Amino acid sequence: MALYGERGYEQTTVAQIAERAGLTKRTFFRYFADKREVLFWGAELLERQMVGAIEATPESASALGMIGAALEAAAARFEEFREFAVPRHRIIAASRELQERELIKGVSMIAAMTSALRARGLGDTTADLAAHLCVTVMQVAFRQWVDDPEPRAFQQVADEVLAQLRELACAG
Amino acid sequence: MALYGERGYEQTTVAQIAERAGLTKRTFFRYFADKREVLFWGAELLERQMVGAIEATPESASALGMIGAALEAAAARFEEFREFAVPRHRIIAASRELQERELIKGVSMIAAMTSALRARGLGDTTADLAAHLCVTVMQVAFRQWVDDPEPRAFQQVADEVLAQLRELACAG
DNA sequence: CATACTGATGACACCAAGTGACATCGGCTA
DNA sequence: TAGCCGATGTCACTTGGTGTCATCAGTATG
Repeated sequence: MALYGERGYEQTTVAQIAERAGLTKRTFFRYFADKREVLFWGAELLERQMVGAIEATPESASALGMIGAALEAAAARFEEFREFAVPRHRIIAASRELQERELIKGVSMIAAMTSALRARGLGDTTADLAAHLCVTVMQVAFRQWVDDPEPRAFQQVADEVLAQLRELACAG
Repeated sequence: MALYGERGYEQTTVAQIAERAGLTKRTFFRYFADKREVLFWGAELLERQMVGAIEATPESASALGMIGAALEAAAARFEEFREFAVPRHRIIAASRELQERELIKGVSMIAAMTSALRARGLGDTTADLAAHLCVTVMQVAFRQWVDDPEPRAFQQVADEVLAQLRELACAG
């Protein structure tokens, strides 16, 4: 991440990364499937925590309640790694290739949450939509959270975004 | 697309594509930024049509109304190219790399629609969310439409998905 | 008609991302 | 001590992608 920050993602070569780490290019590719993957280490963890939050929700919870629980889990993780998440986000935002990778991590999360939501009794389409909504709120809120000049709690931003989404969808 | 269909995306080399087209690898890369881009020719057109549909909407339209108009435009285009869209979708679904490219086209659409929606007076966050919602409905409906054993109108599928989304978001 | 210009293509060399195959080396166990 | 095993290095190779220059056809201009 240091190198990506210094020279930009596209300008840094895997050989340079390997060198700074005291390793070989070949070894790098044994740990990471490709050049981008370095920046997405903890991604499955976030996914698992959000899924876990859905599963841990009380029986009586509504679809929106489960989404809220998943967002709380995400908030906890983002706050925990705030100092790490912000520069990482800047690097990703500067490279189309990295954005692509981030997006596909998003669909992986959607798939995982969809299946968790179905297991909780939601219909196929409803589960899919709920998972999409959750990720949408997370992404929109995340961008606002990162760009916000004075720091706010992610949870609060996400709550506001979710409220606006409901207002939008329920109008008319 | 023929070659991608025959041997799969990863297995076909740009040299082979160029050869079948009677051209050179170099010439291929003068027309397409990279190997994936061949499959995403008309993408900006769909984007422009959806944006245009938003702009062409009556002054009195609600946010949901504008989303609906954009989805109608998408429906028209999908129906027009149904025979083309389905095998193309299968190819993309089989390759992670191609899915990544498709996803980033989606965020491009979101950005364009967001700005169109803001121009129509929506607030920043609301516009962003509405654009996200529109693309979500489009994607979910598209997958159902493609996978549906007996063919239905895309418009109908999209309407149902949108209705379910509203039901989901407005509950409680 | 000759010349010069231009846009599209080919030819070629080159870099960087990955991958496969094999060698090496260190620690651990029988 | 001998043998095994997992992690790493070495090297060669394929492929995506780019920069540079040559070529060539068509066209405008004198």
